[in-house]
Amino acid sequence: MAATLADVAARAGVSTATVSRVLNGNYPVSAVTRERVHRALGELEYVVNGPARALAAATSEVIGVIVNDVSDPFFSIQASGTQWEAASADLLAVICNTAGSPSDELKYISMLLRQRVRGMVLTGGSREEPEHVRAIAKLLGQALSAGTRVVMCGRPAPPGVDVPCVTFDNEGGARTLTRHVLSVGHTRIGYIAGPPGNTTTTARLAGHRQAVQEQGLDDTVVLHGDFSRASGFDAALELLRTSPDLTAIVAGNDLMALGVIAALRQRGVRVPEDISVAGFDDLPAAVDVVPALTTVRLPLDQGARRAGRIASGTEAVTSLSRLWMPAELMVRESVSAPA
Amino acid sequence: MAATLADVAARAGVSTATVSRVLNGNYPVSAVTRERVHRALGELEYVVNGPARALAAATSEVIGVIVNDVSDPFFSIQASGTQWEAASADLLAVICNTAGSPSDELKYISMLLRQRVRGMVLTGGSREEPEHVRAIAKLLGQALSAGTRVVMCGRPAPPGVDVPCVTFDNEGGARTLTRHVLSVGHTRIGYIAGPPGNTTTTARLAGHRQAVQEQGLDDTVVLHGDFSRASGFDAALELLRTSPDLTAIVAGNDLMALGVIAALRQRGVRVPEDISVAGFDDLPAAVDVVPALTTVRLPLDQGARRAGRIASGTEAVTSLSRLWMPAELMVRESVSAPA
DNA sequence: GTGAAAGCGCTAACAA
DNA sequence: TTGTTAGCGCTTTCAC
Repeated sequence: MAATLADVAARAGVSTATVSRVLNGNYPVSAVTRERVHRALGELEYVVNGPARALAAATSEVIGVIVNDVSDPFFSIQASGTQWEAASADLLAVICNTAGSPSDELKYISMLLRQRVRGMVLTGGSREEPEHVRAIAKLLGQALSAGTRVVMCGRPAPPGVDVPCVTFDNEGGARTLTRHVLSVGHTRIGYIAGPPGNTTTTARLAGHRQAVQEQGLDDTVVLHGDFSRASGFDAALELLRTSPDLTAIVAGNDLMALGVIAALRQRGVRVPEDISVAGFDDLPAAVDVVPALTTVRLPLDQGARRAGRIASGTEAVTSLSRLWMPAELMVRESVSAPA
Repeated sequence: MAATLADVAARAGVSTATVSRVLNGNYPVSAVTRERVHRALGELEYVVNGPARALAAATSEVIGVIVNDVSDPFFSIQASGTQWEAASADLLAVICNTAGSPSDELKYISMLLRQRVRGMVLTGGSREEPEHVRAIAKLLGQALSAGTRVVMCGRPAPPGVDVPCVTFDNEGGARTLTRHVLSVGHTRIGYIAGPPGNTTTTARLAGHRQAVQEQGLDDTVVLHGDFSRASGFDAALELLRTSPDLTAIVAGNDLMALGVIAALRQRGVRVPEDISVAGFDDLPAAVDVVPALTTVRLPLDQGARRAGRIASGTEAVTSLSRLWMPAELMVRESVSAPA
């Protein structure tokens, strides 16, 4: 069995209270006593019992991070940023993959709740179904009243839940991107959106439509994917079949754009000569595709770090501050003037 | 304050033991009592206190996963696989980024230890420095004697530490890959290895050298990167400068290979016409580069899931079983016969 | 500056 | 089938 505080106390000839004090350094302890305790600690190879401490202190040294899937770079970049910030606050980060399933999301929030995590950050777009939003709101309310710091990163807070939100400018970024596509001369554009009923999908699609309407164009052809490369591939083939006159395809994220490029290549359609392609997120892969992807950069790492710091309690939030993360257009080679 | 077991018991008019029993379903409880308890549970919105349970039961519902950096796809794929398996055992997974720092690695193992995690999986190559290996061995020994399930995924167990190891065939894969490069006619090959003193680097480099020596060739030019895209980029420029007669560059992983391709493109060197390039891992991005990357596929997800199951206690290991994960050569377009 | 002792909320004997 | 009752290992008043 591992040594306990009592063992250490006995060995050092002091009380457990004293050992606890030197461990936490939150009360004065004489130098000699401290020294003796330290020696005992070392000799016994003492390791704090986290659960016991958490029980007594009513809070653990863990924060939770909810993502769709850490194997998706969009999320892994965020998870990584948050984890780093947690680490520098000496906190552990548990990562939860929901695969976009509302029930998994609820399940994970409950699990984090029961672990009495110090904080939690919910990343990525959320489902818009009212019942789900209500369920989330309720759980987050419980978390909040238990003193858990809740932070949203890339998604809105449910109505009535007052928590800090790191907000990426999805709408503005999409608007800017589509304006760019329009500005080089495209008029027949296909848009591959993310899954319906997702806040990120909605925001990006809205931005895209605003830009289209500004030009007085008819609405674009819109198809829905699920933000995966494969769904972008399929949607591109579909667009090719149903709307052969398109000169540009804008995807709701980079992964789908990669799928689009692959599909076009397979069909012998040249990018950008025959069809221009644009993405969103500016994932690392965007510069390795050929042609390099014109896309919108989101400061994912920076935003996630910010969220991580807030959840860890390292950074304070003035309740009103909206943590706004601007989007930046990245013009590369995949979009050019139509032939 | 959140409701406790005692609150629920009082409301249901039973003892805390009974409530605990219906919660854990490990002892018979009459249907009516159970029903009453469930109602109380619901009315009070009871949430188990994880730390308290962990303290009493002497084990938590968490496993730990140690990686270099979850934002690196090599690790995020593994972290994701492990997390999924943990989830299906109703366990939470904490992910720790060490950035390859030995001291961080030790720090995280201690933190996991103190959380009394159910299991932990250490992924990726490990540092070979004897002191570090010894330090790890000691910590893992403590973990083991505390009943924590330890699993290695893609790295060897320290000597004297008897734990299951999911082993990827780095050496064999590298040998096969280089044989392929040689077989199409290359004789002047540059190799960009991973960071020195890393088990993965060593295994892959060894495989590469074996293939080269089989052919009775002089040793290849070897440079070290750090497995990042940027280091591959730099190393490629260096090779171009110092060994302008190379006809092929083999990188220790795909990320560096992407960097190599980018560097060559920037220098106007055609791939594979002027120089062939090969990678290792078969990350998703390998098929989106142009030319598509010839590389070696490692069943990362599968291996990580296996490790996750073992760490979660879902899968038993016959102590002798070596969990061997074969490597598969993926021939694509980035390697062709030299001009 | 240090100790005694009362919990924190749960599990698991042991009884009944 | 259910209740009683010790702890699990730590933090934290409250005394001294």
